[in-house]
Amino acid sequence: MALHSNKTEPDSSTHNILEYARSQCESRGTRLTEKRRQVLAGLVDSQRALSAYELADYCRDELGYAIQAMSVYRILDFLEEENLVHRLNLAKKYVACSHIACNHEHELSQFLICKSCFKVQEITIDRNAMSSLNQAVEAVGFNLTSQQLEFDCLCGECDD
Amino acid sequence: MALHSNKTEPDSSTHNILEYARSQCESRGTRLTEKRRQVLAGLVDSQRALSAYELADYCRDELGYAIQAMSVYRILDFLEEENLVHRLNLAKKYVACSHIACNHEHELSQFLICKSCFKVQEITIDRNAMSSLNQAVEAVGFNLTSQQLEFDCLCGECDD
DNA sequence: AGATGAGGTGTTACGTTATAACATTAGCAC
DNA sequence: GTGCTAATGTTATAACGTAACACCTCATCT
Repeated sequence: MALHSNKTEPDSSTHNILEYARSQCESRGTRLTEKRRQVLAGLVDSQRALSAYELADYCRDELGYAIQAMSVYRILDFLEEENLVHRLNLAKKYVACSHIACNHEHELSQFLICKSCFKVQEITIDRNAMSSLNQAVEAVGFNLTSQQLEFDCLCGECDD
Repeated sequence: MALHSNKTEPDSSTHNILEYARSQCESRGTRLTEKRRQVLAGLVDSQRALSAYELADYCRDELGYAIQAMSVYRILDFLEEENLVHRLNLAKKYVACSHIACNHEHELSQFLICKSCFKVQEITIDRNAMSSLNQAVEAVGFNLTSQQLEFDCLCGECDD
C-alpha cells in the first residue's frame, strides 16, 4: 500500500465514486459486478492513467484483487460504455472519469495527459475555439470522430 | 503496381520530393542513403499514412525495395529529424510531410487522420483558437509538448 | 428447488507496434 | 589501405490489444 501515503483521502473519494457507479449501473439496468467494481476501484485509487496491464498489476499488488489482463480489457470496455472510464488512445491508457468524483453532469471534455507521469487533467475548451477547430476540419472535407480531444502535455511537476 | 492506376502523377511528385529531400540532407550534412530514399519514396508513393510494417511491405510489394521493418523504424526516426516525415501517434502510423511536395516553408500544422482509410490532411488552425487552447492548458498548470496536434476524423469518402 | 439461458470471466493463442542488443557492412578521413 | 563512425542486418523480446472457446454465475421461469 505504499502509494497510499501521498494521496488525499483516497478511501472516501473512492467510496463516493463506487457509490455513484453502483447507482449509475442500477439506473441503466447493467451489472456492476465485483470484478468491475475492483477494476474501477483500482483506477480511481491509482489517481492516474494506467494501461490495462498496469491496472491489472495495480489491482493485484496494491489492492489484493487478482484480475487477468484480458478481463481488464473487457471490463474497461464496459466501464467506458457506462461513462465511468475514458480510453486515452494517445497514451494507450485508461482513466476514471473525473466528473464521477464530484457527481456533476457529464460534459464534453478534453484530456491533458502528462507524457512523463501520466497524470491526467480534464478540461473544457472554449466554445469558440472548438467551433473554429470544427470549421477548419470541415473546410477540408473531414469530420472529427470525437469532440473529446487528447493532448500530449507535461504537467507542472514534470516540466523542468 | 496496382495502386498506381488511381493516382495523380505519382512519379513526378515523388521525384520532386526526393529531390527536395536530397538537398535538405545535403545542406544539413546528413546522408540520404539509398535505403532512406527508398523508404521515403514508398511513403510518398503510397499517398497515405502507413505503419512501419505496412511501409516495409509497400516498399517490397509495390516498389521492389526489400527493407526490414526494424530498419524502417530507424529510417523513419531519421526522416522525422530531417522534417521529411511525421509520426502520427494517434494512428500509430507515419506520413510524408505535405509541405515537401510544394517546397514551401515548414509551418506548424495539425493532422486530420481518417480512422477508416488513413488518408491524412494537414491543416493549420486559426491562431486565436490555438492561443486560447494553450491558455486553457496553461491555466491548469500543464503545457503542450507539441503544437502539432492530431485529430481522429473521417474523411468525406469514408463518412457515410 | 431445479432447469434454462444470457451474461460474465478464465484461459490460451495470436496479431501488431515498437525497442534492445549485438553483428556486420558501407563510407569517409587520414 | 587503415581505422573510425555511421548505417544496416539480424534476432530476440516487450507492450498493447483482440479472437476464440470453455466454463461459471446469476436472474428468471416453471
